[in-house]
Amino acid sequence: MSSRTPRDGAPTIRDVAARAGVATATVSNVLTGRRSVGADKQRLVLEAVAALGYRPNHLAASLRRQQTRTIGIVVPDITNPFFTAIVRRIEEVAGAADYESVLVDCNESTVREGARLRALLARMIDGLIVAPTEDDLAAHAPLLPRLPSSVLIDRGFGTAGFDTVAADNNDAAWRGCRHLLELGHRDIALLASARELSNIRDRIAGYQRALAEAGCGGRARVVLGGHGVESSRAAIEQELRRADRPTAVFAVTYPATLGAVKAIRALDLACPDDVSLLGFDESDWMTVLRPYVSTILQPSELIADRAWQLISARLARSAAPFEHVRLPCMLAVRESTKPPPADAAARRHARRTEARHIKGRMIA
Amino acid sequence: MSSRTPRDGAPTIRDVAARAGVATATVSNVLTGRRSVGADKQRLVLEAVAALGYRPNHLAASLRRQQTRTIGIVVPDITNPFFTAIVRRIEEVAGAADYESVLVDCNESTVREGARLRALLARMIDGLIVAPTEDDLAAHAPLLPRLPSSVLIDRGFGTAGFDTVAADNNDAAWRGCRHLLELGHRDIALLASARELSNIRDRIAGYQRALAEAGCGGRARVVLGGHGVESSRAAIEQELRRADRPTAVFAVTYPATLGAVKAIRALDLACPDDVSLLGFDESDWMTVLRPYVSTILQPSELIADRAWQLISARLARSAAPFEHVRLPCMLAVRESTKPPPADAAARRHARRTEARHIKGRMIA
DNA sequence: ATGAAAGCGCTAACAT
DNA sequence: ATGTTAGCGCTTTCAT
Repeated sequence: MSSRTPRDGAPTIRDVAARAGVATATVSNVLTGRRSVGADKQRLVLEAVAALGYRPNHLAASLRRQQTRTIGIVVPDITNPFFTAIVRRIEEVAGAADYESVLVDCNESTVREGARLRALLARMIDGLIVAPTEDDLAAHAPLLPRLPSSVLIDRGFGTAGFDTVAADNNDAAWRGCRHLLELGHRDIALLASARELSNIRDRIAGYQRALAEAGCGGRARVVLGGHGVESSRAAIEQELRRADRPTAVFAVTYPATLGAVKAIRALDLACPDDVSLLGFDESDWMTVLRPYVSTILQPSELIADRAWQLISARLARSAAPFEHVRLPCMLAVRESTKPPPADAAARRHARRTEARHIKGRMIA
Repeated sequence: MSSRTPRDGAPTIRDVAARAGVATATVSNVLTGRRSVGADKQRLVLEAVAALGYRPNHLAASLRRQQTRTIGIVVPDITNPFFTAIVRRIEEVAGAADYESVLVDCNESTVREGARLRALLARMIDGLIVAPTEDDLAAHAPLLPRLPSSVLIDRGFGTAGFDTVAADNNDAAWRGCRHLLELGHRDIALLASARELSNIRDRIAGYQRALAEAGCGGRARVVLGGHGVESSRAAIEQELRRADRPTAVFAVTYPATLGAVKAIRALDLACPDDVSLLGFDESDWMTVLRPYVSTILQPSELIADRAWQLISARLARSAAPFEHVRLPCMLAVRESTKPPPADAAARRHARRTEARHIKGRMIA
């Protein structure tokens, strides 16, 4: 039953036409509704379709019309709930407009991204929504001139020749950092993935801006942990092992957030008593974590909606100038961000002074 | 740059043939390597391809050859790491065999599944790996006769006319339940999704079998929480609110596991002191949960490998009898399963006896 | 309103 | 080894 060639012996439009006693064009017109057909023939065609169980071959139609009514959605990591949310939403709205979407997961590998992008293009998709693994699309240079209408999301913000949509990362990081500063933190480590991504650069910049405004410009501590949970954990764990460890960690990606939680657990630090944690993005699991992790929420639905809106316009052959859309994030203050344990530097200073004191006395 | 019709003005095989001064067939033969071509022409063709930046149109080739070298992977919930792991693995091994895979997420909706399945079929995929939303494929009856070679994973085990691959769910649940029984639990609630799925039915059966073998056949408590985290939470929370609440919860799906954790948290029960928890599948977040959740691990990689292996054979036109493959799970005992607080029933009984005693004395 | 026929870009069968 | 040609199943002129 299932070891058959695909569509083997499946009826074609000619079979339908023959059975209905009409021309293939008429069948096509009935089915697509592009031209009006007499009620009688209409009925005949529909009957034949039903009798034969005819299903149009979308491949053939696509080849003829030079469009597939399909968009590609390319994300670097399907495991990241931020991307999952976006993908689900795009599929929903695209589906409502009768566009099929094919999802491609690159596993944060630019090589894989290139390979799957090529496969996508060879299949003649009409549009592309992509969160590129790298900001700079140079790695895919040979593909670029053949790319269909594309919008870049999350990463590569502002790239010329594309509509781009992203969270307002600079502002989000600024607000996150402000929140920690207002709680009294001065030693705030930023755990990010890699400086090469525009979204990460923006987050770093927002963090530094907040620090500078608070007169702590020199105290920025940017820790780069890569895209993985484990590499992030290792990076921040090292930072937390230092004598002058930060009193707060601001993890600015989803895997970094989990990595930071792991590091704090591994070192058996109390959160938020020993160290505060502010994360980025959200997992359902956070709600059962104690403390419930404070985090930055990106407007994933809005990003998806806007991305579809833009691609949709291009599919309709709009020649409007390229847009670059920033959408605001939300800061969700929960339980993992509290004032620092008492100013750590002051405490160290006090201890040192006391030591000198004792020493002095002993000498005296 | 990006507002162009897909492949607009892209060179075709005829352009290449013209430029190289050869026949289109020769170009095709050079590129596909299906027939040998003289070294000179070969060079000419390759040069023309490079000069023009020619990329074959896979759509046209697919139409002509009546095969797309594409398989569909259909899963009910891309958010579930069990499926994510399978998808990633299949894409990897299929890619190695030069098959593209298109991923479809149904969000546990049979309607959506039908719609996207139809879209997939119209695009003439060569094979299908599907974890169906419903065990009984009757909902898709009209599609069935036109399905390409398909293998069912996770659900619909043993369905005639398909190769099927699944974890040994009965055994897994049996072992999980045994583990709890050995710890001394007698009141074990099973939190499952829905009885309509073969995998769930198997898990329920395994649980009941273990109970029966331990002479507790009458104490089975099966709680159905649906596919969502919230619905699962609500269902098990109600059970945990009862005076005779279970001393252990065995959640047998991924969302049920999270739901159970949530319920335990919500009721402020201590785990494993008040109630033990055994889960199914795994999330990276579990490692940072206290207690670290004991769980059943499905062999997702093996399932993926086996599924590809089977579909791969069918693609090669094997007519071997359909196989039904069960793969063993692993029980990972961590921190959330401990002996019960002291036998609850005994305690209740003791209290009641004492009360009667007092009462009696007062009367006396 | 309907039919006949050309052709989307490729591959395979048939020539040579 | 290479060229010629006939389609794959549709849509879309161009007739009528």
